Amino acid sequence: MARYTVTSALPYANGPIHFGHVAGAYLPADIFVRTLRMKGEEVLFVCGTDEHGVAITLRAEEQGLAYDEYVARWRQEHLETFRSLGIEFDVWSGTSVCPDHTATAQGFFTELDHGGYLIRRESEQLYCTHDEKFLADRYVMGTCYVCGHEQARGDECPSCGTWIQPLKLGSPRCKICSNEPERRKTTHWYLDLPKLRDEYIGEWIEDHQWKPNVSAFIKNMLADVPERAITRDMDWGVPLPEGVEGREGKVLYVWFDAPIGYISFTKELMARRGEGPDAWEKWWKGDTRLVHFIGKDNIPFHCMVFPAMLYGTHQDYVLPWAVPANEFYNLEEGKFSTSEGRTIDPKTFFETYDRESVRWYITTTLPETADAEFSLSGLVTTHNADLAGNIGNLVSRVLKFIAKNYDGRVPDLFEEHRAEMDAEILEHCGLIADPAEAVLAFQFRSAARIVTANASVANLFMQRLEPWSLRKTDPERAASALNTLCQYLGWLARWMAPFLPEKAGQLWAMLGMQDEVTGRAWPGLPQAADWRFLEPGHRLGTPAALFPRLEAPPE
RNA sequence: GGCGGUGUAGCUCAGUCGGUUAGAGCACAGGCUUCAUAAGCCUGGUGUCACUGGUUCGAGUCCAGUCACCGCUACCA
Repeated sequence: MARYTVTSALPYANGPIHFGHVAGAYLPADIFVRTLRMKGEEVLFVCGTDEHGVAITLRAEEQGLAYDEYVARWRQEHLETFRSLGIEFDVWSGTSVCPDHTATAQGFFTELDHGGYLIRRESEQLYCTHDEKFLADRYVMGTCYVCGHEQARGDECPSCGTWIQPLKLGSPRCKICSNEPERRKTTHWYLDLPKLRDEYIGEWIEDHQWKPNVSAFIKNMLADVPERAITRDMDWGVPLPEGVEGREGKVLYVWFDAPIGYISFTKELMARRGEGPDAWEKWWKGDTRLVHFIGKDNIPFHCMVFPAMLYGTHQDYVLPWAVPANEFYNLEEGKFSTSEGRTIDPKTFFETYDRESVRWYITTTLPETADAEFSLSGLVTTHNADLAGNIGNLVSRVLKFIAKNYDGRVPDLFEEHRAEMDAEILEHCGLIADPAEAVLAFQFRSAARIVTANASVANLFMQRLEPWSLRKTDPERAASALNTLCQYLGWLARWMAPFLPEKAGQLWAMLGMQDEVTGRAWPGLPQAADWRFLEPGHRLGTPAALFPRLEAPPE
């Protein structure tokens, strides 16, 4: 038994979730968690929205909404998207509403400060007297000092690609009101990442086993670690702790407070469960395995910055045990992009396509080692090949045959056939593997292939035994063969459960089982000695097409 | 500009420590079967492993360079 705290990257409450996000951080995490649960491990699955930051305030203002209303809308919409995919977190919260978040985030600030990891520094920034705020780079426009382009943004010139320092822009303007901003001095706190690296985190990163795609990325990063500002001049966010000099008008920078949400959401859940004020600690301290599911854009934060924060508090937090970062998932030759409208809206999408098919297709194409691609035609062919042709048809051919000829009851197993039937299906019809082993190694594509390969074993068994012929020539052998197939379908349903929870449940019910398949223990590999669990004569459910075939998509 | 990734069969992709005739699924073709969802089973691959050069007994794999595509890039001077 081990204990796992599993997190999925907090989605930013500023736009819809698309399949790229789902493939990167949410679906694999859900499969991982479901597998661990069936294996009897203690698991907590944490997620919620990241709700602070200037991008949110500006979008909210554009739409004439209060900040809290605006983020609440996305918080709800994201949750519905996840539900529509069968992705189920233990806790779903948001950084602006979680009752424990402010204190937890402020605690990090205070503890890091006590540890000597914060640097206080004064700098000059552009301040808009009209809007009464300091302007983020992206909200300053002006003339590029390199090429003279007049519409240069405060972070980058769209004409020549130069990185812009906003203080150097010619005739700067505020993007909101077009007035000219003035220079003002302001004080910010910086996280001393070089110190944290040299003290411990650098060594920890070097020694840690990372996925290959993660490893390449962070090794280079270590050489040139910056001090990072962790505060900003604005009012939407976590205020600095009481008693900090110069805290007025400043909040924690959104990247700093967001990952702390994993911890504050844990606290919120434990409080809701009434488990006492320290119950959250077992998920963040001691021998818990912390697993962060993220897209590759989040690697620096989750492999270096957040671990450095956890360490720097000296509160005995565990550091990540694994960060199975995925690459990017593209939609038919172009990035999933909200701004360009290249997006599939899950709400309408699921009116046409079954969510389980989508889960399956995404799993079989996850960007585990390299960027990967989602296509409608791929979804349809994968559905028809793996789910309809292989698994669904297997269930159908076995259960309909039994419904028609055996009164819908598990046929008898004749003892003289037992050893032969066991050997035939468990050894001679192909290799049976345990998909959980691949899941625990974060190889989800491979795990899905194992499930279909295991189903193929039963298709081959049926082909070789030909119960439709045996029924006339040797009815007892036919019964034994079909009994064997029923047992095997029971294993298949459990193997399917983490990937296809709903369909696995339907198959489970077709086998006449009354309980939830997801509540069953993980089956592992069937052993001839004791793998048969259905009694002869057991009443089966009503067979139906688990995965109806799909027509090819238009064009 | 910096950093990272990708380039392998018609398509989507595997390929661990460099090691025999480079693999899988899909698609396609032929055959078998008829319980089943036009499903199942069997058989079928002469790929410049992007290009050039190098290291090596041996390179898809390691090194250098070139080309193409993609991603990230901090309010840090």
